[in-house]
Order: sequence, then structure tokens, then C-alpha cells
Amino acid sequence: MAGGTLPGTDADDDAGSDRVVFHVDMDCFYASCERLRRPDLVGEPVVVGMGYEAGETIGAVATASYEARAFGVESAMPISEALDLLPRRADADPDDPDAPDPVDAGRYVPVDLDFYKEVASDVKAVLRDCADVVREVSIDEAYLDVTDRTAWDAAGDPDDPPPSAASGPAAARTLAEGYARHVKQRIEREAGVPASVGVAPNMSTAKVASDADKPDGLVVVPPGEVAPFLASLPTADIHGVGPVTERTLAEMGIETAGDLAAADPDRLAEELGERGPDLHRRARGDDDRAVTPTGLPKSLSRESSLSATADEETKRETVRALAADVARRARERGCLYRTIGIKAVEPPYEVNTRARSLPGPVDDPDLVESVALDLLDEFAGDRVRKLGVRVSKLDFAESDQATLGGFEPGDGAREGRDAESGRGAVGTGGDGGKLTDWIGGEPTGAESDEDDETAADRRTGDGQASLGDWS
DNA sequence: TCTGGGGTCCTAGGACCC
DNA sequence: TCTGGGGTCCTAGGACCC
Repeated sequence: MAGGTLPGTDADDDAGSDRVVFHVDMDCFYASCERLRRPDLVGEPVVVGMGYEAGETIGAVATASYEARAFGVESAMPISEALDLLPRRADADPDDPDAPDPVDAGRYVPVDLDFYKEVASDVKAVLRDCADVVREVSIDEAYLDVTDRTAWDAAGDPDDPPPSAASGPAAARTLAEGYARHVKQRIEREAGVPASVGVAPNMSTAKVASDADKPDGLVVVPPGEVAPFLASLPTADIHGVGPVTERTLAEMGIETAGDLAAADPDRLAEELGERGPDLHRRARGDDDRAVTPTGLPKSLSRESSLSATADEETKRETVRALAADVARRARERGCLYRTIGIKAVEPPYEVNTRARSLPGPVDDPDLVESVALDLLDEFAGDRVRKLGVRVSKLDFAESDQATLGGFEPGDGAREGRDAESGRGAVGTGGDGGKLTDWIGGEPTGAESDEDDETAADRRTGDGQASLGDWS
């Protein structure tokens, strides 16, 4: 592939349209954060999990270090199972009854999201400094469009010796590779945690590339090499192919991305609907989506697992707590919501969702609770193993204090910001119609004409209280 | 995989309106 | 009244992602 990275030789693409996209993916991010403040965990198998504290059996692994993965620990695995897989003590006989439990040995760590967010903000600071456009996908993952900062040109500068050249098909070194290495090193230096980086002319290929050599990976796929790079990978490596789709494809005789790229798009559409042609394009490395900054959230939710129970008071109490939490978070972010919903998971794993839309957007914790409880009534008598509450149809426009903690770029002081913005309801004076008028959705006791001044009331204008029929 | 928690997007059917 | 067809909104479920 001589000259494969030279400019102007991209035979299969419109010349000049090649972008340079990075996908930055932090390696076992939560575990790396823990190691940052607990150096004794470096090199050790570390399991970060949630829900295990209470001695419950419902906890699951959030992140496992690569050392732990070597013992078979996987993400989403029950904590108890994961701990059974870990050696009871490094260098010790696993059967030694006196050896400390992994929990005591500190190899099990409960999640501390606040701390991880602090580290993540250090990472983001580097990313924003290194790219014009950053799309933060999650706490540990982002896309960067660095087309204007670097290029696919061959690196002419032999100054920077490549002790460990990037893996991947790019034999020839490019400026883009050097820049990616620079970003990677800055993250490591300034945030203290390792990252893997994928470099490609588009998002979907960059995503696959960052995954191809974890941890601490750097994989560069120049424009002319996209198709061959993808061709041999299993379909499951394509972003958007999960277990179900993988099986469907296998039944069609499609095992690799190369098979998928060569498949008949019409047939894919028959089997997979709209996603068929989409995946077909991705498998071919054909993805012209622009890297755009992350938008505002579409929904907010909270859920929690219970040991399966049919006890009404337990269920209602759980829903009340979840509702309060969701409403609080919505208020902190200064957003109104127009739909309130619940999720009830019945054993073995039957997911039910119910939702009710309101005539207009509100910020009203009491209403979240009453609607959620009302929706829960449908499951009276049923055993549930998990309950959730969600608000959606979010509306940020109405809120003046739209400086939402965590979503606005450039707000240096993130800490404690949230609590501060959590001042009451949106909107101002004017008590209009009673919101309680249309709380009629409640089964009985719709009495209370009380003082219930809610956000919807205070909102001026379209906070119309004459709503008909969402019962 | 006896499956945690927080999200996104897509689809399909029904209600309702013109 | 037997009959369109289009558009939009809503709900529920499913697949997927990290």
C-alpha cells in the first residue's frame, strides 16, 4: 500500500473532502479513575460496581480493569459472580481460607460518579483544546473533528521517532497519527488516565478503530484503507449491531463486515428495516455524518432494582423516591417536561412501560409523583424486580437559567453548580388556572383544590390549565 | 448470561383531524 | 353516510449503546 496516505491519491473518495475524525475512548475509565487516587490498585484486578453495598445480590459490574477481565470478569456481570472469579489475594493460594476477600483487599470499589466526572472534565478540557468540534458521547467517550488541525498527509518530519508505531493498516505515518498521539499523551499527562484513540475519515470507522487495539490503543485508518480495514471484522464490531442483529445477519450468511458490505441492500432492508441500509453503509465505511456537539438530553430517568416483590407499599415508596429524584434533577437542569412515565420489570425479565403526556410542559415534583403512582396502579398485585420513573418531552427553552450544570461548555466551576441552579420552579408570578383541575387523571381523591401552586401555574402564557382528557 | 442504570432511536398501531 | 387519504401525536415495545 505504498503511498496510501499521500494526499490526492484517494482514489475512492472525492478529493479534498476527507475529514480527520478521532474517536477517543477511555480505557476502563472508572477503574482508571480509582487508580488515580489509589495507586495501590495499579496493576491489580479492579472491579467497580454498584448496588452491592447493601449486601444485595442485585449489584452489577460497571467497569472491570483489564487485569480483572483476564479472570473472566465482564461488564454487567453480577458483583458476587465477579468477586468469585478474582483471586482472593494476589500471589496467594486461591483456596487459602485466610486470604482476604477481594472486597477487603480493596479490589472491589463502589462507583463514585462525582469523582469520575471531575476526572472526565480534565479529559474534556484537553479534547476541547485539541479540536474545533467535540461530541461527547458519554462520560468516557468522544468524537473529535480535527480536520482543520491536522491532515492525512504523510508525516515528513522524522524528528518524532515512532518507537511504537500505531497498529492498524497504515504502514505509512501520517500527520494525523502524530496528532492523535499528541492528544493521547496530553490526556494521560493532564488527566492521568489512559485512552485509546481511533483515527479515520469518518465517525463510524473511527469508533471501530478505537476499539481495535484496546487498551492504550492507537489505530489509524487512512481514507483509502477503510474498506479493507473493516472487511475482516465480525459484524458485531460494527456500531449498531447487537446480539439480535448479529444473529439475524448470521442467518443470512453474513458473518463479517465484508459480507455485510457486499450484501444486497434491499435484502437487508427486508430483514432489518431502515437500519439495514444504514448498517450496510457503515460496514463499507461510508458515513458522512458531521461531528456535531452533544445536544441537550431528550429524557431523564431513574430506576432501581428490588428483590422481586409484590408488596404495594414497597413499590409505591420506591416510585415516590425515584419520582422525587427525577424531578429534582430536571429542576437542577432547568428543564420542563411534558411526559411522565414509569417502567415496571416483572420476573423473569418482562419490561413494561407506561407513560402519560400532559397538555403542557411543567416542573412539578408532586405531579411526577402522583402520575407515576397512578401509572403504577396498573401493576397492583404484580411482582416486580425493577421500577423506574422517567420524564421526557423535555423543554429547556422556557428556563432562563439555562446554564445547566454539566452541559454548558466553558463553565469552569462545575462543582456545586447544580445545587445552585436548583431554585424552584421556572417562570414567575401570575397564578393562573389550577393545575389540580386536570390532576383528574388520578383514580380517586381528586379533591385537593388546595393552594397547590405549581410551576405550570406560574408559567405564563400557554400554561393553559384547561386540559381535557389525558386520564 | 437469571441480567444494573442511564440514555438514544426506530417502529407500529391507534386516535384524531382535515 | 361507507369511505377516502394524509398528517400528526401518542403510547408501548424493542434494539442498542456505554
